[in-house]
Amino acid sequence: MEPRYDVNEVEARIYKMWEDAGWFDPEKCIEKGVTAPDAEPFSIVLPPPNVTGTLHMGHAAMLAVEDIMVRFARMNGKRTLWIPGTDHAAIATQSKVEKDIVKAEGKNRHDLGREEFLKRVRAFAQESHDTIVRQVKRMGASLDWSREAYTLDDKREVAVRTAFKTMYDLGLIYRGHRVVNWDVKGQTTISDDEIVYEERKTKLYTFRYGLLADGSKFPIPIATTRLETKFGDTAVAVHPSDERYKQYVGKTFDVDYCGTPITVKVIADESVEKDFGTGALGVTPAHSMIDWEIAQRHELPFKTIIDEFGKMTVENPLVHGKKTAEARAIAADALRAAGLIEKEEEIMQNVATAERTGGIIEPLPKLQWFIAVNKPFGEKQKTLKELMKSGVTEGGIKILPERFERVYFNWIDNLRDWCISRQIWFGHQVPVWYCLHCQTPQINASITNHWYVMRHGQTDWNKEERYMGHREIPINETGHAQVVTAAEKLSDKGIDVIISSDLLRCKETAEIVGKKIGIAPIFDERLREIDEGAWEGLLKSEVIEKYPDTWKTRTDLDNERGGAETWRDVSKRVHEAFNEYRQKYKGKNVLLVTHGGSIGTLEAGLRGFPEGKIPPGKDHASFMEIEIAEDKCPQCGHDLYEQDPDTLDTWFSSGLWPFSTLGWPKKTKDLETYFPNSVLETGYDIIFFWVARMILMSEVLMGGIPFRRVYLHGLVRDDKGRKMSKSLGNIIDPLTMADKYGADATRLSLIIGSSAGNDLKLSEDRIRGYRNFSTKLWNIARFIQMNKPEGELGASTADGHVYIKELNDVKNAVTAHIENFEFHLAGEKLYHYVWHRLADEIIEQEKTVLRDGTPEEKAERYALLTSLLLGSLKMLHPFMPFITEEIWQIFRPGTMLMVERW
RNA sequence: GCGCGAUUAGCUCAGUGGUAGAGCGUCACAUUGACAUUGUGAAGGCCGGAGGUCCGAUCCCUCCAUCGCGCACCA
Repeated sequence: MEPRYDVNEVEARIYKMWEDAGWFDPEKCIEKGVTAPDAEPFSIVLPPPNVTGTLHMGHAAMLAVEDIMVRFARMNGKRTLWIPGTDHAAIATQSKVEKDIVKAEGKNRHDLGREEFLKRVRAFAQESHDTIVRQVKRMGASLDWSREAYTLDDKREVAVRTAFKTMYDLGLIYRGHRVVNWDVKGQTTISDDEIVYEERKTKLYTFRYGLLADGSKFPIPIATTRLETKFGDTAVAVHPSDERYKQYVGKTFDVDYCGTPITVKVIADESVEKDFGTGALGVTPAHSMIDWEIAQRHELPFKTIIDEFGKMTVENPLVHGKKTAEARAIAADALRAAGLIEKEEEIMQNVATAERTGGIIEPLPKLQWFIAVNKPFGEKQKTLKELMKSGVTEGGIKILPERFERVYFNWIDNLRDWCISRQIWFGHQVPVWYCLHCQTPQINASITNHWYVMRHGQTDWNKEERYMGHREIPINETGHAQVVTAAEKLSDKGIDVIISSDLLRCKETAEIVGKKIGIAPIFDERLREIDEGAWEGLLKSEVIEKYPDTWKTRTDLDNERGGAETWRDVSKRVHEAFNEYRQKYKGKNVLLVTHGGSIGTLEAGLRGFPEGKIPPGKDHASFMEIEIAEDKCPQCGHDLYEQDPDTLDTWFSSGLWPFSTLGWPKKTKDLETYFPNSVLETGYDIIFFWVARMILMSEVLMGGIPFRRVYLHGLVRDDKGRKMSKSLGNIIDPLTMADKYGADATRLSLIIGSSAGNDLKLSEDRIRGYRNFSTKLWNIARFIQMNKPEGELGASTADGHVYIKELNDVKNAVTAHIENFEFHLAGEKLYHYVWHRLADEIIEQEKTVLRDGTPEEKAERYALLTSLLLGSLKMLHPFMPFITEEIWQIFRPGTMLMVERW
């Protein structure tokens, strides 16, 4: 044996050896006779690391714990499956990549466009994935890579769509107009759990509305921190038993708020606290979750006065278009001037901010997709909340440590409907298609082919704002560049046919795209722009001057415009062409290149707009996508659709993980064998995000629990108990540690001294300590090896020896500890036994015999010590897989410790 | 406001109804030994505070303090 244990050489070699042997795959183990075909299954899924970067110590701790369970199960003859995977982590990944791009190129995602931006995100995710996989292997995790999954791969896409459809059909997923958490900075909705509250100082104002009738004051003073939202008040709520205000309950008042007339009804609601503020609450249903709920109970109207950008939309000259903070100050001044403010006090307030972007959360009413958690469904007529609870109370899920069951129940009690749609680009697109004509949603529409309707590139006349009908104007340099960019985007759409207007600007556009994708365009004069007649070539200003009357009504269908053609004429020929080609190229992907006006009339018709209404104009070289479905819309009989542009909350797909990784919705052998999972091991910080959602999804889609046991580990902190973070500079990188001290030592440092649900303080010193243990173990083996007698060995007489009995006691204790999820105790016990008993005492004591004994005595002691060593290696293997396997290879070549029986 | 966790040696943490243990650190001695370091030994703790239950409490109960965390509220 080498005098020195070379960590890096050994660990790389050994992992490859395991992988090549195929024993990470339980089916191969059965094939090779290592596992009995009817053995009890043990299954666990890896909590998929986000593809946002690299592995950290938390991951390493998770891998260590899970690998112990998995290796222990495997060595105990169980049919053991541990599935690896990664998580696309929608918002997290998207914002990480966008931040990087902004920093490097000064562009945001809108500058790049959806397609190009997604391409970048995917490239980043791929790179990140590769790194993570390498790192996971470096830690020695015995995962079955043949079953690797990704929350955004094709198989999981099928799972997501099936889940969505099933839940929609059950009435659990609905589209609703409700107040959501709107992240102004990130421009998306987020769920309640993605909010972090920041404590800030703010002013609590007590004010009164002015009565509209006589300018006197509203009888009830109201306290608020958000004066700017009071434009949206539709009620004042007081506690039902509040004597002060009882006389007003049920009455409606027309009042003035900073110059805006509003109507408020005084209502009584239990949720109002008599002792807070004035005991009266101005109800702003559109901009507060709580107020929205009150409004629902009392059937109050709501008035939206803030938009997606956090700006005021209320028609009040003082604040219109202003940001909320500004509007608040303005309202305060106005009220003060009117003598309507009664009190101003400084208070501490929790401000809702978005976890990922740090932006302020503005509650806004929006049309979004939700999962109903309080709606009874299915045969049992139970709600999701009830099922999530019963999974733990009766369903057999045990959470360790137990105290987290309480935390879990508490969370369920406070759970609101889960908003699952996000306005970001990276993720599973909502599998809903809206009928272009009547907007009726269809889930998982079977789309057969696509049409892309594209506008030509810019011409000089466009630039000069000159009316351009049938005149042959070429596209200019800008237009050319626009078309080239568009052609790039269109090149991977599988376009079969290109049809274009025969006017030069479209012709050129179609030819550039056609060249890029290798298709010769077809030209059709019916797709031309409107014939502008007398308007042709005139500047917009000239038309306004010369034809003021027709210009005013220029979008009317029957407006004569330049005297040549009306929009009704255009609409007729464009639709005629469209319908004809639809028949002719059934099932083909078609690109239609045409003009702004033609697109407008076509789109207005397809969308079933009322006469005169026109869709917003399209940019040069931009294209709209129309999807054609196999089934006609049940509502209106049309078959043109467009998909919901939103994506799903990343936790929707991770919620399916325990069964989507096993092949669901297909009825696979894996699903049958390995579901429900034996254990779910993860950090306690994602019990709500993930654990709860997996239980939810499984209860609905699998009709039962997703796993039997939940083991929650703590957070890894630095030696002072702080979170590890880049800004603190206290990150201990698991890979650096593995290279320096070995993955084995790193693993052990994460196991010993940490128990379920408790945070672990880690320092490099600790890891070094366990490296010393590795060295010790190596030298124990080396010493025994050095004392190997010459020639044939006699039969071992070790059995029954007091040392062996002692080893068995250790084994029993260690086994019990592992079975009870007390990995730290097992590890400590082994550490102590190997170093302080085996090395310090037993070996020391036998040294004299090994030096001075008869050959028989020497052989006997050698056999005894070898038994002790190999027994220790087995027990240590789940904790320190590399070094134990390496030593085993020296003593028992041709066999593999990884699949030895425990 | 509700709830949870922690408080044990200088540091990091185990632990048990019968008046305490590990690792690291410190000190002394030994050792070129199988040991890129190891061995032997030592010092060091009224087990956060106050009550209670018990023959006996670090452990069980109650209250308090400090630190940390979660949830809710936040007009």
